[in-house]
Amino acid sequence: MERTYIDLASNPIASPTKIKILEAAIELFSKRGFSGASVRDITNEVGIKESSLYKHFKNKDEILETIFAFFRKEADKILPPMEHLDFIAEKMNLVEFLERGMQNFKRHLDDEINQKIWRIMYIELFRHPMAKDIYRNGIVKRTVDCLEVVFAKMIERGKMVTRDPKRLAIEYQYPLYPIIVEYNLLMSEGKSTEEIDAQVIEHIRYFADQCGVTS
Amino acid sequence: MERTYIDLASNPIASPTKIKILEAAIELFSKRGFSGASVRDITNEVGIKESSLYKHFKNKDEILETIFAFFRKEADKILPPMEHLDFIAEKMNLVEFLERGMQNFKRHLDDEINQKIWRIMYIELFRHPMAKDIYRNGIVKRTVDCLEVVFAKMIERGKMVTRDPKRLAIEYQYPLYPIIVEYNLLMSEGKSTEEIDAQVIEHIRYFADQCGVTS
DNA sequence: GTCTATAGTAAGATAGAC
DNA sequence: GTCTATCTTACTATAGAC
Repeated sequence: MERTYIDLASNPIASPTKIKILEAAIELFSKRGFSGASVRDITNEVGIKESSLYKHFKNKDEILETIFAFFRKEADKILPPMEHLDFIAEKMNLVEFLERGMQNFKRHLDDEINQKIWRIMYIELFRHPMAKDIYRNGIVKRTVDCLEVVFAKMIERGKMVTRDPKRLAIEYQYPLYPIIVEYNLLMSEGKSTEEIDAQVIEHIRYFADQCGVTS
Repeated sequence: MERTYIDLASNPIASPTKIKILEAAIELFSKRGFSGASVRDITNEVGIKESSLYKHFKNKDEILETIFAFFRKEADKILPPMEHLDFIAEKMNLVEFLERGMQNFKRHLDDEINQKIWRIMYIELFRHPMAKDIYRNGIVKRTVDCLEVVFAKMIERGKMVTRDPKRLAIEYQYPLYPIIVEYNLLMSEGKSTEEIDAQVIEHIRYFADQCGVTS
């Protein structure tokens, strides 16, 4: 998996050591939280001395911020660009659209690094402004907005029931959040997530049915 | 607000100092997480020396465990006892039942201490076995089970649409979780939560409507 | 059950040689 | 950009007097 981390000025990170530090930090923060994992733990994992870390990051906080900056970019990739929504509403039916969206999201969440950062997000949600902002605006709000636009266009085209598209967007999307939490919990325990896939399929079917679409 | 904390052997805690320690810990853990708040921070808040704390708790971990033990008991109070469900399904209609349930839950969540412990729960969810267990079994599973039973009985009585009651229970309950997260976020920021109440009302109305009940 | 005192470890971070 | 060495502070926890 080739990945492009970025620094706080949005420039790609080339240094292999800096990347190793980031990935060790992601691993440790996701298991013990930011304050539960020390700079010493991180550098031990990487195989450098503590003092060397400070050539790459000005302090411990900057590591976390860099992780969140990367994750914001990753979260952006989950949804299709706004310019495509017209095309999507034109060419796809409701169930195709929802299933495609889930596939996209699963691809995002099957990445081990993203998964770990999700866990860091939960841990830091109430404390760190970037975690809060990414969750609220980068994920929840953006997704609702995207769904709302597509649903509105589909309603126009008679592809689904006539109802407030924003309400539909919320009712479709919100149930997925506790499912994602459970998915992350199962993954962190190394357990099977088959049950989750079934849940998602049932939810899509239920929703489509409510919308006058028989899949 | 009179509250009964319990120790790890389930005995009520009488010592005022021990209670002060718990409440200071709840405050600090909810803001900084378990590993982000030190024993020193807690005792400073209480007004005792660090060494005195160890007369009340054998170590720092035991404080967190005691908090979770209390919360498990609090979570039990959110739902009506299983023996009442027959009566409920008999006497109430769907919307009454859901609204009553939300009032109950709001009463739980309007308690400042419970709110803070919810935040601790999120922070420790991936790390602490008790947090995991309370979330999964004490909250999510228990609520789904309760809803499923009541929905099944209401379907029997023709009070709502004939559908898999478990699916209905999930579709009703799951959307509430991200709403609870947002409620907790807003409260922790000292912001207004009116928007949340409106969300919940709209969700209940939407759900009832899907179930062939016009409220 | 509180205190003072202290042990022993671990934390984040810097100086300066190479 | 890595190292050794070090600083300073903070951490959990215990011993023992009152």
